[in-house]
Formats: sequence, C-alpha cells, structure tokens
Amino acid sequence: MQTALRFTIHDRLEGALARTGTLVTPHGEIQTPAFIPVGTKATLKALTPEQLLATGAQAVLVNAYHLYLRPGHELIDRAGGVHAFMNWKGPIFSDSGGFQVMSLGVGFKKVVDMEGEPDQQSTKKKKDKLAWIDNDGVRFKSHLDGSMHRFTPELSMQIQHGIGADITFAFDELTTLFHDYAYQVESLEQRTHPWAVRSLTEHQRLNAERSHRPPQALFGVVQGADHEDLRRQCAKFLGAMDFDGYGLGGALRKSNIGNNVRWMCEELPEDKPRHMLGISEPDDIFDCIENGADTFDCVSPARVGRNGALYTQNGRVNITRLEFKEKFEPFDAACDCYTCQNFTAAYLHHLFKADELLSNTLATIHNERFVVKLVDDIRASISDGTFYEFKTSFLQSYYSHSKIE
RNA sequence: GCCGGAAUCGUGUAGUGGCAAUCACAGGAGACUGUAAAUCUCCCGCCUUUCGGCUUCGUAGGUUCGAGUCCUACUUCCGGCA
Repeated sequence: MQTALRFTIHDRLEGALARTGTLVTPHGEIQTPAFIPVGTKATLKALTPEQLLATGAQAVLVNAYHLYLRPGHELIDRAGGVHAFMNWKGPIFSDSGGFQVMSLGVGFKKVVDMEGEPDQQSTKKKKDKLAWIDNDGVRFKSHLDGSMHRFTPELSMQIQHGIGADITFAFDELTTLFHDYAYQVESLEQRTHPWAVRSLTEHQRLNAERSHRPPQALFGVVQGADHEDLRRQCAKFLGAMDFDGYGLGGALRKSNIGNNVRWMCEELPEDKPRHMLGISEPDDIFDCIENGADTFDCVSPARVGRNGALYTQNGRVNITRLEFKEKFEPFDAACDCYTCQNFTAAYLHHLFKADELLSNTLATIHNERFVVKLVDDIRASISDGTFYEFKTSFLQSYYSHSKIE
C-alpha cells in the first residue's frame, strides 16, 4: 500500500533546530522549509493554478469549514477530490476548521504584537458571535446564511477525507491569549487532546475504508497558548501518538513566537514534519524555521496584496501611495516575479486606484513569490551554512525603514 | 429678448427662520499572520501638536432679535418660449 507521507531530513543548522528536508506525498514532493499559500475555498483568490505554480509554490492549503459549507465535501468527493476539482496537481493541505471555531466565536488577532498582557485594543471589531464550543464539538452558525451546524472531530475528518487533501489536520481548539491559564489547561485536557485521539481514530478508519483514494496524512495540532509547560505537555502528548506530522498552532505573542516553536519542537519526534499554522511575516518565519518549523501557510501575502500592500526588501509598502503614481519602473527591481518583470509601479498604482481586477492578480503574484522565495532562500542558507548571516542582513534591511518613525 | 428654475466642501448632494456643512464619491494616510476580508480604520474649509480658534452657503443690499433659508437687484448656469 502507498504510504501517505515520507519525510527525509537533509541538512541541519548547528546549534539550532532548523533543518532542510523533503516531504513526499502522493501528489509530489515538497522541499522544506517551504511556504504553502492558502486557497481557502479551493482557489487562491485571483490566481489560476498556473499563475500560482509560477510563483514557485509547491503546495496549497484549503479549508474544511469553507468547503463544507460550499460546495460541500461530498460534491468535491464526487468530483474526484480537490486536486481534480481545482486542477492543482501538486500536494494539498486541508485545515480542520478549528481556526473558524475561534474566529467565528470570539474574533481576535492570532498574533498579538505587544509586550505584557493583551488588552481590548488588540481585539478585532466586535461581531456577532457565531460559534459555541463544548467538549464534544462545536455548534456554529454559517456565516453565509445563518443556518446551524455542528462540527466534531469525526465530522472534520470526514470532510477532510471527502476533500481528499494529502495532509490533513486534527480538529483542535484555538484558544486566545485572553483566556486565563485555567481555561488553557481545560481546553487541552477536555478538548484538544481528546479531539486529537478522536481525529486520529476516525482518520485511520477512513483511510482504510477509502482505499480507492490515495492515502491521506494527518497532523496533530499543538496548542498551549503562551505557556511553556502547556506547550511542552501538549507536544509530548501528541508526539506519542501515531500522527504523520504536527501542526504548530494557537495564539501567539509576537515577541515570543520563536520560544513557542522551540518548546514544541524539543518535545516532538524529530523525524516528523512540523507545520506552522498561519504565519508569514519575515521575522516570524526566520524565528520559526530556526526553532524547528518545516512548512508554513498563511493568508497574509494574498490578503494584504489584494488590499494594496506589497512586500519589498525594505518592508511592506502600500502601492496606493502617491509616490508611486509616476514611478515608471518596476515596483521592485530586485524581484523576479511576473509582475515586477512586466509592469511598472505606476501601472500597479493605477490598477489599484481604478479598482481594476488585475490589481489583485498582479499584487498576489508578487507577494506570494516574495514569501515563497524568502523561505526558499532560507532553505538554501541552511544547506550552505549561511543562515545567520542571511537572517541578519535580510531583517536589517526589511525592518530598517518601517520600524523607524 | 421673455418666462421659470438653480447656485452649500474638489464633485454630486442634505439642510427651507434658531450653533451650516449630512451622505456619497473623489483625494490623503494607515492596518491586515491556520480568509465572515477586491476588506476595514482614520483624515479630508483655514490655523493649531493637542485643547481649541477662525472663516464660509454666487455677488451686493434689505427684512428680522436672528438669514444658507424670506425680499430686491445683479452675475452665472440649466430648462422652456420667441
């Protein structure tokens, strides 16, 4: 029988947990570390699969919650699985819907950029609560039509098997930094841990039952908020289980991301891949890779791109700024992406001001290429032993402008 | 030439005797980390870092305690008729 996933480690960074490797899935290989763009609804917004492939993306991540609501996982199964449905021939990850439990339930920033205790300033604008959690699962209202639904670990796995992604994630509870320690403990003991057991059991049953499909891999998701003991405890608990790899999840304090990843990776089995969920800011990526993360996904490059913010070596800038109105040269001359190779900054500026659809496509191509290439370059720097020099020079340049003011 | 209507922020408008400047667009800036996001927030007459101060409803008069609002003339524009 075909194996769901093979992971081979190649090079390691001395004195740290970083490594390079190859992930082999039924739909192809991923050289790690790697950035995995997010196509929530089985499409990376504004891009064709060919355009996405041209950014260097090795895989994409889709979402169980969104595809369950529309068009439905049974339909995707009948279509022959999500690879055929969306015409992406490479590896595909699917998220469990655990993130939506949090975002529909309380709605807050995943990464809090502040020292000390978070306050209300960092919460998103209050919206009507759409999700209610209990120890068996989550009851929630569809954000599309208000209809009531219920997710359990079992249903999440059934959805993810219907979707047919190569790598799936266990259904977990993403707590917030606003929850107190007692709640974090309760969340791990009453939900994330038992849900991981139930997810794995259902996943193994489905893999056996659905032998007509390529075998799928399952990653357990480590939680524990900003607490070292809980992160280690959760990683140890899940690490002892028969997962194919691990998701590093949860709410994070910006300044403590590297430590969080290290706590988890020191406890997790070394020979299994680790996927950092929802991270893509350059400084965070360096911190996470240095401390043992192998793959990343994030909506940010696509979303901020659609909103007019483009990555450069000198930080993220809004292309709608007046200074670009008559800049008749590439937005970033150092960039090898399709957008920078073929269009001027002035043209991009114009497309955004005129609200033209092509603005989304060109900006998304640029940003996805930027982050994919950054992680590719980090991979190369681990192999040739220049990781720390690369990190220092990149971050100095990236934050030299934006952090002053 | 005559009759009628109109004139308020860059633009289109709200305000029809009681602290002018509502809403939208345009413009400027910012935010965005397992996508309720081609979204959201702030600024947008002048001065002031803030607090606050000042100005202003086409022009000139008039009525009134008080006029963007009522009256008169003028200017410009838009209709209609010649």
